Amino acid sequence: MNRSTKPLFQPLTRDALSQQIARMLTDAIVSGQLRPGDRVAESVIARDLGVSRAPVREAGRLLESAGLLVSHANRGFFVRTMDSEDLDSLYELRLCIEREAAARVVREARVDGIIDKLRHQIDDMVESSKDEQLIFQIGVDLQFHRLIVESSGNARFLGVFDKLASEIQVCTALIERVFDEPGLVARNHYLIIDALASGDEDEARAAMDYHISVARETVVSHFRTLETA
Amino acid sequence: MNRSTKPLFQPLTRDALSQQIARMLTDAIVSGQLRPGDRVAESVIARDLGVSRAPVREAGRLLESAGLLVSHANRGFFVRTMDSEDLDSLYELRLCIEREAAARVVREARVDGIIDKLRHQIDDMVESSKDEQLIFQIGVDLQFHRLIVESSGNARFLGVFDKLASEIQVCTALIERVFDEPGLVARNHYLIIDALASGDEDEARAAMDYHISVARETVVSHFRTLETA
DNA sequence: TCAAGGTAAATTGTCGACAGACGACAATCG
DNA sequence: CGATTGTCGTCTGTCGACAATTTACCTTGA
Repeated sequence: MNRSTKPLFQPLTRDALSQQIARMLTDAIVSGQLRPGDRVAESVIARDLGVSRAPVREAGRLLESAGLLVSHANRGFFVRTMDSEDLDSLYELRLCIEREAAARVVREARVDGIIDKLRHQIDDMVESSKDEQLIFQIGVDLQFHRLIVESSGNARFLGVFDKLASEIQVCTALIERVFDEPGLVARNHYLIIDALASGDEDEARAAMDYHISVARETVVSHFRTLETA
Repeated sequence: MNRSTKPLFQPLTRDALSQQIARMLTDAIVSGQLRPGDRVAESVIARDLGVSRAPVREAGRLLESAGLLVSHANRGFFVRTMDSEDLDSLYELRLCIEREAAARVVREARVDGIIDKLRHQIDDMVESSKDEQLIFQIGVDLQFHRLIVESSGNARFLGVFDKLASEIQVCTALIERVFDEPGLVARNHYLIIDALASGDEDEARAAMDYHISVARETVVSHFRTLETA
């Protein structure tokens, strides 16, 4: 059987339904069709999609644990709202995770395999910076960071990161303009790559720390002005 | 109306069922009645409890996102298994969180309110160290740490901590003996309190770092010997 | 004896239905 | 006119039932 060497077919997973619905809802939230605070009634969704409420309900619980929805007893799901304080604590957590992840990548000598990939990501980033769609830019940016966290080898870091990343994407759905000159953020990422390549654990930590602290400052203060308005 | 000044009744929450079941399952897992790898069939649980499968299913999903159960498509829930590597990554994450939490407690000047509470916790700890039940000792220990994380003021830190704490409790259900001389761990916690009271951010960080690193080393190595056996 | 295949039992995924809870609006009373 | 109470529609929490899938057991054949 050649199947043992390379799987010809993916095992077609027939669980789906609830996961399909979860993906669909996620897209709707991230794309802004569903805005923070909006009600997500399982009966309504079920009617629209032509399925029963059970899988919708499960999808809701899934997105609740992902932090995209919140549920009130006997009142159902609502798209999660965030204020600048939430966002700040989010970035503080992200800081902890990614700082150590970067250090771990260096410490465990996992650098060699990923430097090239990271450079590719930046190319994508520069490319997408010409795009109007902010959501794509954020996506590519998060992809870059995710690769580092994934390469750290700590599965739990990745789990937390993914959860934070989805929440960050939701926030960006609320922001219309790009913060910086196109391509600037992309170029800044080279500093991280250099730090990783240096082989110095502390340097990697410091680079990541700086990078995310700047982002934190930018995003949170921007969000705060949105609130007062 | 006197009601406006002081509420006469607590709002009685009638949500329950699925949450009740979740608590029940959690207890069963933490107490060791359900062991890692065991199957948790929703139909069986539902029959035993005399309820339909729906709330059991939800409880399962709840505990899945809490990290106590895992689910395979069309095969249901199983109590999560952990190897020493999982445990190590868990403690590494815990290290990141609590280190910063301790620093934050100092930085935000939240020390005053909690020092006394922390001392009380230690009294409880010394008390429980006479107890045979390891699970109680771990519980009180986690309570101490939780208080610090909670006082940090970063809600997300607390969220991650609670998730980790429940997983740690599951692991301890597999360990029979106490690591150290009774009361030693309790006394070690005074070092953390002193560091917090010192008002020096870095000192708090270092104390917490040391404390958890020791625990990490102890628990992981102990778990590793269990595996090879 | 053991591997392969087939059938039956058990379990999950999904559905439609019903009772209770909640929110909004109309009705009532001061 | 304002506040409280009653009513109604909608939605959630829960249930029992059915179809699809997995698991366990048993048969069969070499």
